Amino acid sequence: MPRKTDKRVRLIEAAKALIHKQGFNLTTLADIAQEADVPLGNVYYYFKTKEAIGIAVIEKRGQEWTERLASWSQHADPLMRIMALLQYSLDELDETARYGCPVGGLCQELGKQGGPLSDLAAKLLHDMLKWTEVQFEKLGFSEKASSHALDFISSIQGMFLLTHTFKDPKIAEKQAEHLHAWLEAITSRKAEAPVRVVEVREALEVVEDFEEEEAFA
Amino acid sequence: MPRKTDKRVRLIEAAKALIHKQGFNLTTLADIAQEADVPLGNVYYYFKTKEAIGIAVIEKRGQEWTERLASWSQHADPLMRIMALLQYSLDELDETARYGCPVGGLCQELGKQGGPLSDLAAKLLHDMLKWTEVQFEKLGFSEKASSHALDFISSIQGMFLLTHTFKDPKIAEKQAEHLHAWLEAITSRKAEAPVRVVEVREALEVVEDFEEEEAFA
DNA sequence: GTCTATATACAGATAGAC
DNA sequence: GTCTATCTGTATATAGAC
Repeated sequence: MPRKTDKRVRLIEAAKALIHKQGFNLTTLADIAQEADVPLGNVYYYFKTKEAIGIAVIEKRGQEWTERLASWSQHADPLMRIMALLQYSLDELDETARYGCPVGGLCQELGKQGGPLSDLAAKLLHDMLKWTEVQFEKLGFSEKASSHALDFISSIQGMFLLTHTFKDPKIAEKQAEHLHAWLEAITSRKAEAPVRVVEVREALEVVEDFEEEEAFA
Repeated sequence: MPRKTDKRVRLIEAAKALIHKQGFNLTTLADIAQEADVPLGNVYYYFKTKEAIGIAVIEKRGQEWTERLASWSQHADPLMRIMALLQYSLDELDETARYGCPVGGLCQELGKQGGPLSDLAAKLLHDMLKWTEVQFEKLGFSEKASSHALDFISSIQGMFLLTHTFKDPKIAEKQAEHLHAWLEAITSRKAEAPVRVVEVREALEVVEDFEEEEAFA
């Protein structure tokens, strides 16, 4: 049963998909209206400007990522949470090979332009980065947590760029394996390093608080 | 003394800079004409279409990279060659923080659109990747050469994306340090691995042939 | 080879009937 | 709330004088 805001939702979904496929600047309001099966003129009842649609799309992606991250935060082991993010990056590989990372694409295209769209896109990556950093902290890394998070997110983005450029899903699979091995290496190396295994256990317990704070709303 | 092709060169340089700053789709022919100080109508004497300018710009970048790679190939030590590429990625960091990697940006934006522009942009990254692969081979890596090259180029691209997204040159500096350490680690680890140091010497000699083939034209 | 004026197309955005 | 018709600006591209 179509509610009052049904068309608004359809427009956002259509815009989200088209912007991923074509980029923001190349996607026209006519494209979006057609894809959402809404007359062009009616679009302006829901969004004053094209930029307003862009904002809504990025915020929608932000909301989806918040939910995703909260969902993965339910894993007891922070390493499994990070692995879940890595695993997720391999879902729908054919689409990412064709059109690139939806988030990375927005950051790249809109980052040049400045304005609210640029800032909102950056926030998407920022939230991912911070979440990953928290997981590394819970794994017992203190000073190195932010560094590892940067390595991880940066590697995933590089992986997506090459996968997209060469239209080759195998590149992502290969790089994901490397990242997987890297994660295992730095976490098992921990046992031999100054950090105690006991501290890892403590970190895993702290996890409970985190989940209550940030799990599904 | 301005030659016949002077305006053509100016147009390509103007387009190259503007496309880096604004992206291809957002850059208008009027922008390019103004920046090159050429009347708009006159642009079409040198380029039939906007796409033709795009092709010329990407080919120009390709040519510059060919020269750069050939120049670095003059280092006797393949590791130094790769380090030179890494070092280069830190030149003009303020610009890359503002506008991202010129090559990565083209691959991202044009990769979605298909056509000759997409293919030419991909070739830029492809050439870098292959050159890097050759250097790793000369370092004595055989099966792992392509894997290491992928890791390296992918990491640099990820580094650029985050640097650009967060407008923070320090991110590139930090990631470049990691990459530097990684390069040192995998190459010094070689001494203990099955690969012989003798083989490295042999590899270094093969270098001579390579230089003759691919040095400055 | 050069440049002004303009054609053509289509984008974002609005007016106003229903 | 919905939709048709349209305005306005601007981008690519062309015509044709010089």
